[in-house]
Amino acid sequence: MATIHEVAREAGVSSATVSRVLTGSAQVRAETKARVMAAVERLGYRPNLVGRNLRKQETHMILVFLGTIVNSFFAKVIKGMEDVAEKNGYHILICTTYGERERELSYLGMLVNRLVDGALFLTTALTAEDINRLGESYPIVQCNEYVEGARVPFVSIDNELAGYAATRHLIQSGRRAIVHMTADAASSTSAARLHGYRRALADSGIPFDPALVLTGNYGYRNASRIMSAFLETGRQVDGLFAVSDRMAAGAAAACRLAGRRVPEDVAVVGFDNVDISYMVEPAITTISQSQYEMGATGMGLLLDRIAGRPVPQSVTIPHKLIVRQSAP
Amino acid sequence: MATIHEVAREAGVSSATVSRVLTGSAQVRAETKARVMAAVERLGYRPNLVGRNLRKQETHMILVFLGTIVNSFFAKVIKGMEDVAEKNGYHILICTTYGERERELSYLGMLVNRLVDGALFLTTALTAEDINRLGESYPIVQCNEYVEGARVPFVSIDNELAGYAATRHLIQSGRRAIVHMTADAASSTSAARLHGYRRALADSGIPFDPALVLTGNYGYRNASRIMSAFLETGRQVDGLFAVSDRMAAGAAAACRLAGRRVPEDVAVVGFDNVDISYMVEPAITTISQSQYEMGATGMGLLLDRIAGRPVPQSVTIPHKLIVRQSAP
DNA sequence: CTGTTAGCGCATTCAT
DNA sequence: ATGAATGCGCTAACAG
Repeated sequence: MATIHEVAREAGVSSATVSRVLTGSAQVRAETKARVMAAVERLGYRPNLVGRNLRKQETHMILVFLGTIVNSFFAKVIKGMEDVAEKNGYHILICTTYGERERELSYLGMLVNRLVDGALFLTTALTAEDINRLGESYPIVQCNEYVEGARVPFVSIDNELAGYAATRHLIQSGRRAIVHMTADAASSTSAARLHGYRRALADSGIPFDPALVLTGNYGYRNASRIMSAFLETGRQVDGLFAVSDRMAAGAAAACRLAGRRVPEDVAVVGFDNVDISYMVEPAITTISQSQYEMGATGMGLLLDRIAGRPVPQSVTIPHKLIVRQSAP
Repeated sequence: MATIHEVAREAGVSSATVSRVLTGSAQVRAETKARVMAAVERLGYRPNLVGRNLRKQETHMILVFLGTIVNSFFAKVIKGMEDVAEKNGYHILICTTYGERERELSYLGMLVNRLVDGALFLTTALTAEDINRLGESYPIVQCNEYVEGARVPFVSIDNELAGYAATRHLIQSGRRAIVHMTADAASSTSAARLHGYRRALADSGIPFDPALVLTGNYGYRNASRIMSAFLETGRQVDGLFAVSDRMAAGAAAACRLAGRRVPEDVAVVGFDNVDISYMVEPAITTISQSQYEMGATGMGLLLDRIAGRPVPQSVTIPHKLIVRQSAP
């Protein structure tokens, strides 16, 4: 592998001149430049970015923390991140953490060890303390989820309002006994959606019944099992709002299995508008977020932070209700 | 940020000694080691891996090329890769290429520029020529998909045999007019499955009808549209084998929309055993691959190659038929 | 416009 | 067992 010095020798110039030609960091006479380029070509030279990174004390790489690839919700978020990163000469590096704090800390070593210039959290098992400690020394931004008490910028939709809208939609179609399927109490998004659910009930004079709040883990099968168990208790239910489309789909399947028609007997609203929401029968009414925009905005905040530009504490992006057959 | 020299000064030793303690590359007196560790602790020292990488001419990072995160099939493959990588002190870096050759070439710069030690392709838009040129200079392994004519190691299931098994299953339940939904003719997996389909037909004396081979793009909606169009032609069909579960689900939905019962009128077999295969109604009979094993094996091959150990040209891993309601 | 010099942070000779 | 010196490949500061 050729080095910059070999190119310099081949072109009859100094390595500094080669560097100037390649980075465009200074004016070089056209004729010299041509000689250098010819030498680069002849030797098939490619700069060693590790050397450059060491010298410049930056890597132009961004670490993205993802819980798991299974969730297609994040695909578009990441696309948004990538596009913005790319446009600014950065590459992203996705790491999957499976919700394990240890794994996250291991990958964070890359930040601490200067292998990446910043980190973007989509989900995290870190505590606010962890994040604040790191956030003081390194550029960090949270996307979608957000850890209570963490003082690093974040971008998300207004989950409380979205939860309100979802519940309100059910109420307006005449539902009164509305089950809420939530997940992980530590999740900021779930917590906010639950608040929205409660506020919508309150606004319509429907008393809140804790027994109607079912807690699962975002998964299809899990939701299905939980809903079946709930139905067996014989409790009243004519509506359901779940914090994920997978849960909504699982719960709807459980309803049908128990002989309840969807949406006639139980109307179902999900969240995220992922592909399964229209692949199941009936298609799921859901809340759509602009995932691309969320990712793009998050990356924008991070790059601003890296460049030392001022960054807002949080950015809220829009969402909307998508009405399908499961809750017309 | 403390450097190794500051630690050395703090501990009253040379930087070489600090390096020895930290890397364990040579014996150091216990007492000296303790002094160094104490200094590391006091200063909160973390080695700059960029410096180390430059010095050692390796980064212990592996680039994984993924078409898109949307496909949950790859989630477990990647988990397998990660576990093996981690066990050997490597990190993986996932990049999404969206099937764009330009994007791939851009990311391959990281390989050429020594930012990563090797690359693992899950899908690629590169030509065999591209791959062979790179494969001569850099460690590359293909996983799942494989480019015809590429002389780099690859790991996959026996797709021809799997296609045969899927089709055979339909034939054994009495189906004779079996549609095959395939995708991307350039895909090695699709091509092999088509071969398996044809061989199964031949073995049962069913003539091959090119009109029964429908080409889509792996997607649900696309498959649904294609199948609807096919049904409108009024052609006979009592079985369907698709190269992805999403296509199978989409085609099944189209059948029901057209008043055909699944599996009574049309039995459906998919491929990959991804989550949607059991989330739709009826659940899809499919071919299951050990994705984890595929990823783990692929990473194993790559690390062997990097370490200069001998590597087989290809590894075939097992698959099996999962029978569900769509084709009992 | 170009060359010389220096140093990013580290691991590895070669001495001792 | 330890220190001094060297260089991985590159860019930036300073001369000229």
